[in-house]
Amino acid sequence: MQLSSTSYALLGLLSLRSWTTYELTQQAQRSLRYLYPRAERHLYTEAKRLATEGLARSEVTFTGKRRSTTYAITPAGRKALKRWLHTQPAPPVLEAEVLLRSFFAEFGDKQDLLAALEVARTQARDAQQDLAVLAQARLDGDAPFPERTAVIVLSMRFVTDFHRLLEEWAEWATETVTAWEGSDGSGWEGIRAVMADIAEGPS
Amino acid sequence: MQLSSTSYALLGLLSLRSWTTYELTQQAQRSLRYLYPRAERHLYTEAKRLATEGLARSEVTFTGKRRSTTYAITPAGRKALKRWLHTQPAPPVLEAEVLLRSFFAEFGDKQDLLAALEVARTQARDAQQDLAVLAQARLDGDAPFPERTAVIVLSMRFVTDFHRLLEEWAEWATETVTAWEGSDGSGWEGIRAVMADIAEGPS
DNA sequence: CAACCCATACTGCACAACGCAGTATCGTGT
DNA sequence: ACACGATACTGCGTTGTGCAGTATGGGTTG
Repeated sequence: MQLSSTSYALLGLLSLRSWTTYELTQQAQRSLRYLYPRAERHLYTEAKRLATEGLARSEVTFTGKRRSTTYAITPAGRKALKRWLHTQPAPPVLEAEVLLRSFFAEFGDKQDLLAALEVARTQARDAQQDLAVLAQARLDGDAPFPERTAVIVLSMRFVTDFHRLLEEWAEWATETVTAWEGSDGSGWEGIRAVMADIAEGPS
Repeated sequence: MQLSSTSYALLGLLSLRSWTTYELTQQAQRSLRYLYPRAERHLYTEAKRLATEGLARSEVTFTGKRRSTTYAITPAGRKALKRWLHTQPAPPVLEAEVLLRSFFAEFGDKQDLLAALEVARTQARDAQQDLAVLAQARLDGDAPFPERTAVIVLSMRFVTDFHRLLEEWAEWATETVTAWEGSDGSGWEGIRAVMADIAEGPS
């Protein structure tokens, strides 16, 4: 049976330590949200599968009457993760409603587009704020797995820059759209210049 | 019945002109791939739904014995799109296997990570190349809907910068990881500096 | 000390979306 | 005459989401 990348994300977390499914979902939310988001619901299902595949052992415990399942990785699980890390990554997927709305902006009002850009800017700032809190905790030594800092900094760098880019883009787009006033053909030079820059391709 | 953002993406394309489902999938592939990717299969299903909801009219034609369905937007469809453009955009979704692999790099070999980064860099360059071709066609006046250039440049700017960022990040990460040689604590200053930068948050 | 609320710990269900394989026809070039 | 790529889909199994529902545990507050 074929595993998905989500399975390997869970195996990665289980490589760090054992977790209850609930903890696993919290942790995925905290640390993987910005680079590989998955719904809580799905992780419950996926964790079960790791167990049936023998890549994790599950153990049911009780707090009074309340059941909870703890998962621990098996040697087979570690091997599977290692094999996966040896394969090639799928291309990144970006899905941005704000870009879709920009793309079809002409079919709505200018105000709608400006409002959407403002929301996107706020979303980008909020994300940066979240990431800043995580980074600060790590600097303060308050984060779990402090020895992982050198590894974690790689993905943190990218996702932070991604949200900075979004914010800057939203600001630029807002200015550009605001300047659209009047269809007098002014601003055409600016548009051509941007297109020309894109048309240059990778250096 | 509730429509998804995918429905509105199709309504957007149908606002431009009528298309057969096949053309619709080609066009989505060409122009929406980098900002709102959807599988061909799904678009066939989704287009049918627009018709049953009265947002598009479908017309079956024949080329000899081969059937094909052409969709045209209805006034109700235009209204629905406009209403959607008036609502707030969902936050962007980023899903990057290469970041997941970076995040769990310690459980594989350093070589695996460097190989993944190299793949990511190539993917990013290929995307830039694709986008450059599209932009050049527009500059040359070879692109359909030349009047849409001012709108299209908004999303093109972002996706291009996104892939440039990915490429630059992959290069930076490669250097960083290469310098990991020996766990002598050197390079710690660099890591702290990056974390401190992230911890500053939005300006 | 009861009432309340939030955290913990899940499950069921409907639906969205993907990926792959399969089917068939049309048009063009060799 | 045949091959091959473009056109034009459909079926099916699986992945993944979102929301609602169902409990219990533990801590705070009136």
